Amino acid sequence: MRADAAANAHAITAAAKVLLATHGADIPLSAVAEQAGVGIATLYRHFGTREELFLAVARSLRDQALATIERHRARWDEDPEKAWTTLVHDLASIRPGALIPGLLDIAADEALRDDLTRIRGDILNAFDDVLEKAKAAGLVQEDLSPARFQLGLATLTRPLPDPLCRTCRWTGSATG
Amino acid sequence: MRADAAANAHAITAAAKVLLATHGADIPLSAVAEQAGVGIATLYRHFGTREELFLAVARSLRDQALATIERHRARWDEDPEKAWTTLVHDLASIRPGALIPGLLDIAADEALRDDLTRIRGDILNAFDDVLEKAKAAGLVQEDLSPARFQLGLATLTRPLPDPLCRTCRWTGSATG
Amino acid sequence: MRADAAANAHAITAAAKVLLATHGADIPLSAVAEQAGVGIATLYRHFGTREELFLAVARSLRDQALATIERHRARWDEDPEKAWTTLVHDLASIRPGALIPGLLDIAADEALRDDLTRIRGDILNAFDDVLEKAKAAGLVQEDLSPARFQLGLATLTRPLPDPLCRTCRWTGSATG
Amino acid sequence: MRADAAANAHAITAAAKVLLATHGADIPLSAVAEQAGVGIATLYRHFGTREELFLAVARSLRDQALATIERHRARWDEDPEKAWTTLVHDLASIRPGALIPGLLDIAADEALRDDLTRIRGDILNAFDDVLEKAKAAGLVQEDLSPARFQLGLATLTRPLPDPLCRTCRWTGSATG
DNA sequence: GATGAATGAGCCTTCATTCAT
DNA sequence: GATGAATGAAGGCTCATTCAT
Repeated sequence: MRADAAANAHAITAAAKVLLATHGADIPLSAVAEQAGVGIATLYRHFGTREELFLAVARSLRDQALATIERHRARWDEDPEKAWTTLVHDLASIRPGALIPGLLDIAADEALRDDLTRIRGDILNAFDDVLEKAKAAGLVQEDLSPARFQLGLATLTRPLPDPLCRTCRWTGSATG
Repeated sequence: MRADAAANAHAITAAAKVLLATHGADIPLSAVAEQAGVGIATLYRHFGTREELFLAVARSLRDQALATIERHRARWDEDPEKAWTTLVHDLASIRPGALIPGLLDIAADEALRDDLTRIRGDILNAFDDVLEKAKAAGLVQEDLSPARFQLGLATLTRPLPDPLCRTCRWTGSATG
Repeated sequence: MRADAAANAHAITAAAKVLLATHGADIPLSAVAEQAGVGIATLYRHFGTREELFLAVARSLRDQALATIERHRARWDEDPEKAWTTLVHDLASIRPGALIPGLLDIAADEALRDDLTRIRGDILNAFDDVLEKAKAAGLVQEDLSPARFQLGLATLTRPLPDPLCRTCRWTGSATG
Repeated sequence: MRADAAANAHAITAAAKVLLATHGADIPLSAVAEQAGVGIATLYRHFGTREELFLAVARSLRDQALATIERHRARWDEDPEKAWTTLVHDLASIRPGALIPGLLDIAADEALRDDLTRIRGDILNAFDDVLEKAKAAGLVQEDLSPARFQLGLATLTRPLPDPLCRTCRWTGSATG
C-alpha cells in the first residue's frame, strides 16, 4: 500500500506540472486529480493544501533544473558556447514560469515561505556556478546575477492562460 | 448627466487599467467597479461584458502607445540611440503584458476578434515605422518584426498576480 | 404635450399587451419600454409600478372583451350557434390567459385588489348576459358560471413562455 | 454514502416536483435545494444544469403516468366509463402542465432534445393504447390523437405562478 | 488509504426601480 | 414630460475544502 500511495503522490505532482504548464496556475485542483486518475480527496490527503501541492511541484522543478545542470557539466569543457546555449534551452523547457503565480501564494504564507526560500536557494546556488563559467567564457554579461537570470527564465516561460494559442498568432517571424 | 456617464466610463477603464496592471486579468469586475467608485451594474451598463471592458482598456493602451511613439518622433534625429532607448522604456511602462490573458478571451470570441485585430494592427503599423528607423541606426537586428517586438514587450511586462511583491523579491541586482 | 403623453401611455400598454401575449408575464419592463419606443423612466412615470401597468393592460383587455360581446349582439338572433362560436373564438383571440400570472401579483397587493375585482366584475356581468342566451339556445351546459367560463378562456389561452414554439410541436392533429 | 446520495437526489427531484407544481417553472433552484434540505452545490452536483433537473422531473412524471395507466388496466373491462374518467382524473392530478415552460427550455437545447423526445414518446405510446379503448367504448372522439390528448392535459393543469390562490378565487362553481 | 458527496462562499450577470438632467 | 444613468438585490453556477464511508 505504501507503494500505491507514493505512486499516487507522484501522479498528482506530474499531473499538476502538466496542467500548470499549459493552463497556468488557476486550474481547479479537481482537474489535477482527474488528470492524475485519483479522487480529489486523495489529492488533499497527500498535499493538504493547494500551496503544498505547488510547493511539491516547485521541488520537482528544482530537481529537474539541478539534474539538467549536472547533465551539462561534462560538455562544458569541450564547447562552452554550445554547452551554455543548450543548457539555457533545456532550463527554459522546464517552464519555470508556469509556477510563478502559484508560488506567490506560497510566499504569502508565513509557514511556507521558508520552504520556498530554501528551494530557491538551491537553484540560485547551482546557477551561480554555471554563470561563473559562462562569464569566464564571455558568454554573458559580468553583472548578471543568478536571481536575475532566474527571473528572466521565469518571465520568458510564463504560459498564456491557454484557450487559443492556435487562433491568435502573436508571433510574426518565428526567428525575428 | 451625459458628462457624468462619460466620467464614469473613464473612471472604470482607468480603474481596470490599474487593477489589471497590478493583479493580472483575473480580477473580479466588482473590484474594478469599487475602485472606480461606481456600482457593479454601472460597469455592466457601460461595458456589457468583461470582454468589452478589456477591449476598451486595450484601445486606451493603444492610444497611449501611439502617443508615446509620436512624442518621441522629434528626438529621433538628435540622438537615435537615446530616442530608441527611452521609447522602449516608455512603451514598456505602459505594461502591455498586463492585458494579454484578458485579450486571449477576446480573441476567442468570434464577434470581438476583429476589433482586437484592428487595434493590434494600429500598433503594429506604428511599430513598423519606428523599427525601420532603429534598424537604420543599427540599434536592432534586421529581422525583428513588429509582431515580434510587440510580443517581447508584452512578455516582459506581464504582471505577477500580485499578493506580495513586497515580501518576495525575485529580482537580484535591479540592473543585472 | 398632453397629446404626446397620452400617445405614449397608449403605446406602452399596447407594447405590454403584445409582449405579454407572446412571452408571458416575466418580461423585463425595459423591453416593454423599448417596444413602445419610449425610455424606461417614461414607462414608470405613467404607471408607477409594474402592477399598475398590468392593471392598465387588464382594463384594455376588458374593453376589448366588452366591445367584442357588443359587436356580436346583433348577430345573435340570426344564428345563435354561429354567433356563440365566433364570439368564443374572438374572446379567445384576446388571449386573456397571457395576463393571469401578472394579475396574481396584483391581487396580492392590498391596494390594487379592488381595482382588479371591479374590472373582473365588468367582464363577468357581460358574460352573464351572453351565457344566458347561449344556455337558452342549448349551446352550453346549464351550470356553466361566468367565472368558470372566464377561467376556461384564460386557461386555454395562456401563452407558452416563448422561445421555441417552432422547434417543439406539442400538437398532433390540429383538429383532434 | 452512495445511499445518502441517492436519497438526496430523490429528495431534490421530489422537491422540484412540489415547487414546480405550485409555483411554476421559474423557481430559484436555491429554493428547490432548500426544500430538499440540501445545499445548492449538492443540487448542481446531481443535476449539473437546471435543464437536467427538469428532465429528471419529467422522467419521474412519465413513470407516474405509466404506472397510473397500468393501475387502471384491470378496471377497464368492468366499467369502461368509470375507468376512463378516473384515469383522466388521475393523470391530471399528476399536473403535467407544471413542467411545460421548463421543458421548452430543454427542447431548445440541442443536446437534451432527444432525451425529451424519448420521454414523450413513452407517454404517447401509452396514451395510444388507452385511447383506442376509449374510442372503442365511444368515450372520446375518433380523431383525438395521443399528442392532442397530452396537450389538453398539460394545458389544463398548468399551475398559476402561485402567490395567492387563497386571496383570488378565479373559480366560480367548482363543478361548473 | 482512497473515494465520492456535501457545502458555503464568491463572482457573474440581469432587472426593477429611483434620480438627476 | 421625457430621458438615460445608477444602483442594490437576487439568482445562476463553480470551486476549494471537509466529511463520512
